[in-house]
Order: sequence, then structure tokens, then C-alpha cells
Amino acid sequence: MPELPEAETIVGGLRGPLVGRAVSSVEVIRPDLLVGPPERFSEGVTGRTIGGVSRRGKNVVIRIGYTGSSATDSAFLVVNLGMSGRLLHRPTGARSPLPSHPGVRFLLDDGSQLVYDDVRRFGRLRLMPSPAFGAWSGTLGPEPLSRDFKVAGLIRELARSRTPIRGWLLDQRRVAGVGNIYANEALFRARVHPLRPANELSSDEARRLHGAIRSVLRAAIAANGTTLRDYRTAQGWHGSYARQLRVYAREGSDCMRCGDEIQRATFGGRSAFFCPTCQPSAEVSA
DNA sequence: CGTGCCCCCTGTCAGC
DNA sequence: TGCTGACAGGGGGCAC
Repeated sequence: MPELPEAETIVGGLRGPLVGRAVSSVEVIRPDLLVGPPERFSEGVTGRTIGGVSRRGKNVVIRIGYTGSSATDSAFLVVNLGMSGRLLHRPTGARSPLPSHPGVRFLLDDGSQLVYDDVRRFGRLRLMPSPAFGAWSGTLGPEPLSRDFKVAGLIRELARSRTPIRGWLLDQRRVAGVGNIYANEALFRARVHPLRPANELSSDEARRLHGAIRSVLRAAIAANGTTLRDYRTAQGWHGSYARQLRVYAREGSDCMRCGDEIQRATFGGRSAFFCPTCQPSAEVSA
């Protein structure tokens, strides 16, 4: 599901309704969604005030603290949505459809609710004290839309691995927030075959990939993310980037760039989509 | 440490 | 109509 653009869209939809609200009560319907004991989770959240909503990679981060506290005595609720997780805000008296598979429900002091809903239950909610949050964040790679994500750094890191580039992009320790949809889309834009070993990309290909990752993520954010099936915004809406996808789920269709037929291949346990002409399996010298 | 494979879970769809 | 198998946006654990 949700990759960086979807998490970013959810964050944008939660910030207004959540920031400044206190959590009146928590209902843990599916304890297996929590990392750690449910009692500690409930005690750590109940009665506290939401200080901010942000994102790290694909994760939604909700900062929680006592009213008036500084950031240092905050805790961080980190939500990884897995494949089918949703974070839905339901205003008081909302007529929006009921969540189908609610896992955790937060009742807020204005009567509205935040519901974590997840059909497949691959998602996880983790409440972390500040130091643990910092350590966890440090295990993730740079934010691809930040200034920390540099061409030089990408070239250096690519050289250290011979993993196929599509798998390399999915590793959150390398770049935070890229998943299978946007890895495939970025590789098409950069004209790099998904099976190319990372350390065999030329510096020009790495430069193109760097730009392609950033532009595809930005475009997807502008479209509120990609809804193929499960993803919804915090308000329950669909994202509209699916109709702008150039290769993902377009197997058998014409390449928008050259007209050749888009191929699908399964490796690393997941589908890759690419144009065999625009993305040759070895770099073509100019 | 890097890499590849399996599994977690439910729902949907294609094929028979 | 109904059954079976493949597959779905993620990631943790394990063996090598």
C-alpha cells in the first residue's frame, strides 16, 4: 500500500483535525497490530495531547505529549500501514462509511475519532519514547524529497551493492519511502532496467534515477497518492495517481514513450513492470 | 554484513 | 456456481 506519497497525503489530512486534540480513550480491537504490550500502549496515549503529525519514509508519525511539554518529553506513535492499513479521521456525527476492519480506535476530546483500519493486518503501531524514536529513524535512509538526498550520496551508496536496482530501491535503509509502485515508475522515467545491479549503474543513470525518484514522488503527492485497491486518505477518499502510472500494472499495454509492449516479470517475490526497449537490461552506450 | 527466501493475513480474480 | 491457486502497495526473521 501506502508508500511515501500516500503517507504524506494521510499526514496532510490528519494534521488539522488532530493537532492540539487530547486523546480521551483508546480501544485496542486487534492487539496483534501493536508492537509491545497493549496496556503500555493505552496508558502511554490516553489523556495525552497530540503535538504534531509528520512522516518518516512510509510511516505516519504522531507526536504525543503532555500539554505544554517540550519535544524532549514527547513520545512518538509510529504507524506503518503495511499493505492495507488506513488511518481514518471520523468527525463527530460523520456519515462517512464505517471502517470495515477496525484495529485501534482513538476517541478524541472533540468527539471525533481516529481509526486504524487494516484488512490484512500487516501494519503496526508502535509507541516510542524520544530516544528510541531517534534510533529507529536513524536506521532509515535519507528522505528522498529532502536536501539530504544527494546525487553524490546516491552514486556512492549504489556502488556498494550488486543487488538488482529495483530491490535496492525497496530497501528502506537506502532511501526511505519508496515502495514497489514508485520504484518501478522511477526506473522507467530514468530508463533503467529493474534487474540492473546497483553498482553497475553509470553516474548518468544514477543522476537520472535521483531526479526520477523525486519527480514521481512529487507528482504522486500532488495527486493525493495512488489508489489501486485499499489505500484511502484520512478522509476516506481515493488517490488519483493511478491514471498517471506509466508502467505499474500496465502489463501488455503500449509504452507511452516508444510504443513497445510493457512487460511484467516476477523477481524478489514481487512484480516488476518495465519497457524492454526504453529500459534495456544493459546500459546502451550513446 | 549482504542477500535470498518464507511467512504473516484477508480478499479478489482468473481459470477450470 | 464453486473450488483452487496466484497475487496484492510491506517488512521481519532466518539461513547461508
